[in-house]
Amino acid sequence: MDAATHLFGDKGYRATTMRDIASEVGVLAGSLYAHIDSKESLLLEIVTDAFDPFTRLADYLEHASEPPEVRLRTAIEEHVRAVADSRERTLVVLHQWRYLTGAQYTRIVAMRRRYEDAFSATLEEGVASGIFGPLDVRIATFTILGVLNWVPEWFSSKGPQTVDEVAHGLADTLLLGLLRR
Amino acid sequence: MDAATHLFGDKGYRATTMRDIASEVGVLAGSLYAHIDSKESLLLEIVTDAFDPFTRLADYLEHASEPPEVRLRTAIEEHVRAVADSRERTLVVLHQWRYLTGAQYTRIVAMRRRYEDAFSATLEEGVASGIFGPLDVRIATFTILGVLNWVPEWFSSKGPQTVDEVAHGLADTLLLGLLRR
DNA sequence: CCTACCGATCGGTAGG
DNA sequence: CCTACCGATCGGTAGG
Repeated sequence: MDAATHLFGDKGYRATTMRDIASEVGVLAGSLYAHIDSKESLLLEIVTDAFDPFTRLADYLEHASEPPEVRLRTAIEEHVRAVADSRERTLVVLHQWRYLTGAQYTRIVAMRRRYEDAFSATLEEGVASGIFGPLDVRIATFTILGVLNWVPEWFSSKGPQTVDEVAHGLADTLLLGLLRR
Repeated sequence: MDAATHLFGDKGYRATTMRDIASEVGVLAGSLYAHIDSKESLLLEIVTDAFDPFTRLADYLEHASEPPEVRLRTAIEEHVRAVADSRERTLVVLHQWRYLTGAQYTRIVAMRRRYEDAFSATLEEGVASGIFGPLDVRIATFTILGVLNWVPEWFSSKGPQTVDEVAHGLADTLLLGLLRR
């Protein structure tokens, strides 16, 4: 699982062969099939597991009692922490889920959609209460998701900023904007 | 080129076969090699062409005489228009360039880096002049790029908003923030 | 542009 | 977990 996560995230699902995975584990390709059913089932397991922290964040956005701006800031920061926890796992869940087929594909699409909707609902609430500026909720949702989904492409635990600095910095930039207040 | 752009953007470079491309063009796979040297040379040509509008935007950010907040807003809006002009071309340049090898890979990495640096330099200038709030330039740069690089994943010309509405909406959200001013 | 094909490599399996 | 292998498919080529 770890070897596959690393390779799928780094090279992509289609560019990773079972022989690549086996070589990283230290066995031959055929031996892997004593533990898994197929290459696709391996991808499914990784994507499903990797989605877990984000599903819990959607729950939080939908059910927590804090005001919308607090829930939004918390979710943004927690999302960053989840990415930092495993960059490669997040890269797989972001880009490789397309290679799932049939019902598994449909299920992941629904999970992604639900995550988006949790942000939209929170924004909607904050616009209604007047804490968020007049804004197009659809566009604002994709603004937030764009920022969050780009994090695994550039964040490194060896980078100049700590996870918390990045989490706060991104939340601040999104909530306050680039122009001076 | 068009068929390959569509397929590379949609399914990914590694999941697209020369037979897929040939079938969309209406010939057999072998016939393509009268026009191209290799699958990778096809990817290189698409990625290089697709980078062109963004290289011109980097030039603009670096050399235009307008104040930084105007250059930033213009670049954001023009970037959105370039994406809208061809979603699939942008998807290829965003995700498939990794499958280039050797000097071609290195060249694309440099072009991406230069685009990032143009935004960073503009932000730096605006922070120095006081028009942008106190912010971490590195984090703010990735905030902007994250928003822009997510656009091809969700924008559709058949969506509820026009290109201009999206371009203005994203620029507003980034510059002014989500919280009411 | 097609016919006919190539060597390599793929995901996966049978049997031990 | 390895040996030994499979059918399918890949990018690409020679010759017409």
